[in-house]
Amino acid sequence: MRGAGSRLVSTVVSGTPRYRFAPSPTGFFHVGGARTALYNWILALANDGVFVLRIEDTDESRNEPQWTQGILDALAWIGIDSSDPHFEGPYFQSANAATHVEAAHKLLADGHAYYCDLTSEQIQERAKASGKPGYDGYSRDRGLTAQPGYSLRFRVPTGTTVVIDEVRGQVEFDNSTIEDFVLLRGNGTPVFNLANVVDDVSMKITNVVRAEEHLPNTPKQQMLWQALGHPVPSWAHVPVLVNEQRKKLSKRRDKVALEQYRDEGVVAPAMVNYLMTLGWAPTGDTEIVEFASIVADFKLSSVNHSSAFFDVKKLSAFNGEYLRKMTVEQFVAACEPWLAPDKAPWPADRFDQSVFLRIAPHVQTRVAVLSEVPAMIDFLFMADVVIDSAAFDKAFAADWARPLTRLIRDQFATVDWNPEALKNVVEVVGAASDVKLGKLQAPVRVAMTGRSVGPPLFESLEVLGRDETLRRIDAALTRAG
RNA sequence: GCUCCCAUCGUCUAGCGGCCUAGGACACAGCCCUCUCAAGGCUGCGGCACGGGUUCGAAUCCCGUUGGGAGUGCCA
Repeated sequence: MRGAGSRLVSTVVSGTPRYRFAPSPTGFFHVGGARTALYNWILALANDGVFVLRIEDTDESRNEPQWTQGILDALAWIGIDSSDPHFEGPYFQSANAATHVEAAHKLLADGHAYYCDLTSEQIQERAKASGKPGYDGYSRDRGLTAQPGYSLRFRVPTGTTVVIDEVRGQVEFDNSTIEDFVLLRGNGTPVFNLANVVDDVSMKITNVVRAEEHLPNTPKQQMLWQALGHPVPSWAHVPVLVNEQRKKLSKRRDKVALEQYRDEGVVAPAMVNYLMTLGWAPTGDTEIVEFASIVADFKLSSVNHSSAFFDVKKLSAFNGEYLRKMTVEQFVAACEPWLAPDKAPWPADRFDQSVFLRIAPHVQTRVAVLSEVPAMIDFLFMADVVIDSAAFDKAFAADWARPLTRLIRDQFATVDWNPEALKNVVEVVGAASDVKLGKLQAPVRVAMTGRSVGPPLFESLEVLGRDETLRRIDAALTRAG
C-alpha cells in the first residue's frame, strides 16, 4: 500500500550519511544493479553523503579480477564517477576476511553463537524426519568447541524482530521462523550475512538501500548488528525489476547486461533517466528530466512497493528523445564509435566525415539507438550499394518505372545540383505522366540506397554527387532490364 | 509447505479521504504534415483485481478473498 500512514520518517543519523553499493563480481553489470547503484548515488549526492563501493568477492569461484574493472566502467558510464569526492572505494570484501572471523569469535564469546557438527545431509535428514524444514537448533546447548568441519551458527533469540524500512514501513518477523543460520562454514570461511554486516559495521554504513530480494535477510542481519553491539542502519528495500512474465530479471532468460545496451547505442543519460522512472516518478507530468532535478526530487519514501517491468521499448523511446535533444555536433560525436572501421560496413578510406555531417541532422530524427546509424548511411560510403531485391522489384514493378527513371536520369545529368532542383526534376517528370512524387521517388531511392526507406532522397543525392548518382541509376536500369 | 512482500490503463507511473467524469508517458489505432521512413501536432483506445466494512463521501483507511512475486544454501 502506498498510504502515508504506513510510512516512517527515516531515523535521524548525525554526521555524514554513508550509503553503499555492494555488488559481487559476476562478469557483467546487471541493469537492476545499476538502478540500485543509482539510488544510492543520488541519495549520497542529495544528502551530502558518501557512496561506498564494496566488491563482495568472497565466493572465490566467481571472482575474476577483470570483473572489478567492468563494474567501475559501468558505474562511470552511468555517471557514478570514482574520482568524485562523494565516491569511496572500491573496497574488497575478501581483504576483510580476518575481521569477519574475528567478529564471529566475538559472537561466540558473547554467547550469540555456537558450533555445530552436523553436515548439510544430516540436517536435511533431521528436517525430513521431523517434518519441519530447516535447521532445528540441534547443537544449541551441546557446548561444542571449534573443530575442523564444524560450522559456527548464530543463536537466534526469541521474540520478534521489527525491521523499519524507509520504503515499506515496519516489517515484523517472528524469530521462531528464523533458523540458527550459519556464520562460519566448516572450513572456517564467513558466510554472506556475516561478512556483509561486519563490513557495513566497519565501514560505518548508516543507510542500506538495496533490492527487495534482501528483505528476508534483513532480520538476520539486524540481529547481527545488535549482537555486535551497534545501532542498526536505516534500511530501504526497493522493488525488483522483472521481465514480461513478472519474474525477477535473470541473466539466463533476460537481456540484463548494462554493457549490452550501451553497445547497442543507448546513451547513458537516457538509461539513467529510464531506470529512475521504474518504481519512482519525477514530480509533474514529464518523465524526461535532468539528472540534477532527479537528485533534488528523489525520495525513498515515494518509491513504489511493487515490482516494475523493464520495458526495452520504452527505453528506446527515451533514448530517441535524448538523441533528438542533442545538438547535431553532439549527435555526430555520439555516433563516432559506431562509424569506426571495426563496426562500419564500408571501407575505412571511403568514409568522409564532412559527408556524414551534412546528412546527420536527417538521421538524428530517424534512429532510436545509435547502432542503427551505419545501416542508414552506408549507401553514402559503399562502393556499390547492396540492393534489397524485394524493395527493388517492387519499386520497378510499374510500367512507368523504367522509362521515367531514365528520363529523370537524363535530366539529372545537366540540372543544377541542389535538393530543390533535383526534386523539381522528379516532380515535373511525374506530372507529365501523372505519377505522384511519392511514388516516383521510389525507383530512384532504391537505385541510390538499395532500400525503400531512408533519409530524405534529394538531400542524399546532393551529398552523393552527380557522377555517383548517374552511375547508380544506370546500374539500376541495367538491372531492371 | 513455511516466512515475507505486492496489487491504478497491455506497460511505467500520478494519486496521501472531497480537486477523479482517475492525469501523464510508452505501446497501439486514426487524422494532419510530408519525396520514403521518421520526427512533430491532434484525436482515439484503455485502468482503480474482487467482496465486505469505516465515512456525509473511498482508487485513497480497515478486514477478508483471489492473484502475483521474493526468500526459504555451509550462494551472494
